[in-house]
Amino acid sequence: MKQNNEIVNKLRSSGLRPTKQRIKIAEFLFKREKTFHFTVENLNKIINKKGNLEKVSLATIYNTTQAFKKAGHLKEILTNNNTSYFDTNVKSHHHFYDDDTSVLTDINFDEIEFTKLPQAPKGKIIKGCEVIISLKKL
Amino acid sequence: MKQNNEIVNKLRSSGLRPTKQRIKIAEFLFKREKTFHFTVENLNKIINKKGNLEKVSLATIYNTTQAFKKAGHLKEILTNNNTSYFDTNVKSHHHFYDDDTSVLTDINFDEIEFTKLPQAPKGKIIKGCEVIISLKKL
DNA sequence: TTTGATGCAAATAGTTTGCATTTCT
DNA sequence: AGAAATGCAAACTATTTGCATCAAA
Repeated sequence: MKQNNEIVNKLRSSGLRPTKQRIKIAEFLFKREKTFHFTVENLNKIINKKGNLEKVSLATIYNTTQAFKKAGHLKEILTNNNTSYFDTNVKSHHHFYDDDTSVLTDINFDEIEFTKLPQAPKGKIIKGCEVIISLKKL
Repeated sequence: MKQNNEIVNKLRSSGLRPTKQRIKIAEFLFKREKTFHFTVENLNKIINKKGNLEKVSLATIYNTTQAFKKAGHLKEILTNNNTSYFDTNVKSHHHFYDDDTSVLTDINFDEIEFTKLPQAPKGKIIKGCEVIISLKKL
């Protein structure tokens, strides 16, 4: 296990053993300034790109995204195609979804403001509130 | 083809041939007061329930929901599981999504109000704007 | 009679699972 | 050593497709 303290600590502090594969994926996902949207297939292609020694199996990529999601390091995005999209920006925010290209874009939290929201049904509390603005070409 | 004028006209006026199967599905979906949320699997089970003569093939149920969606008679709902949900309420409205049970509930359009929304990126127009409020148990 | 819709089965896409092996602690 | 993670392939679920048959215009 390579000693990449920032990443290793992030994993450890969320109860995830810092394995070679998780470190590799976490480095790719979290060492960036801009937020990143991806599907498992995207991530797999990038992590296992041609000429890359040390491949990571697809099952592990699925396991890892799920583990990162549960640990709160990734957010799953709602769409209407049957593929899971993830977002490295876990802060509360919203999205544009381009119906023509299936591309997601962030909308900053403060670019949308509500003046009225309904109450949660009894026995439930509101966990999150997400706006998706779907786009089509002009 | 049975002469059910209301349904037949609805199909015809949206360019859909009123076939036996489409009429059967449309009657089930659209002759109701309350809005209805479903997956293709749900719909298939109901349309082809045991003891039902005149089964409709699953492929046709897929084709028909797609056709109804394109014709604007159904709306596809955003979720984070890999199954398409449809809604017979095509008016602009929002949803509660219960993370524990995967159950969707309508939120009336006027129960949510925005004071601020972003502009569409250039070359695009806003097609829709949907709010999903996710719930968890208290 | 021609165009579009249906039905079946096979194909595909995304995801999950079982289990033997390997790695971390 | 013991617990957890990995990798592979097989299984599974949702959806799509090809194509022959059939129904609507």
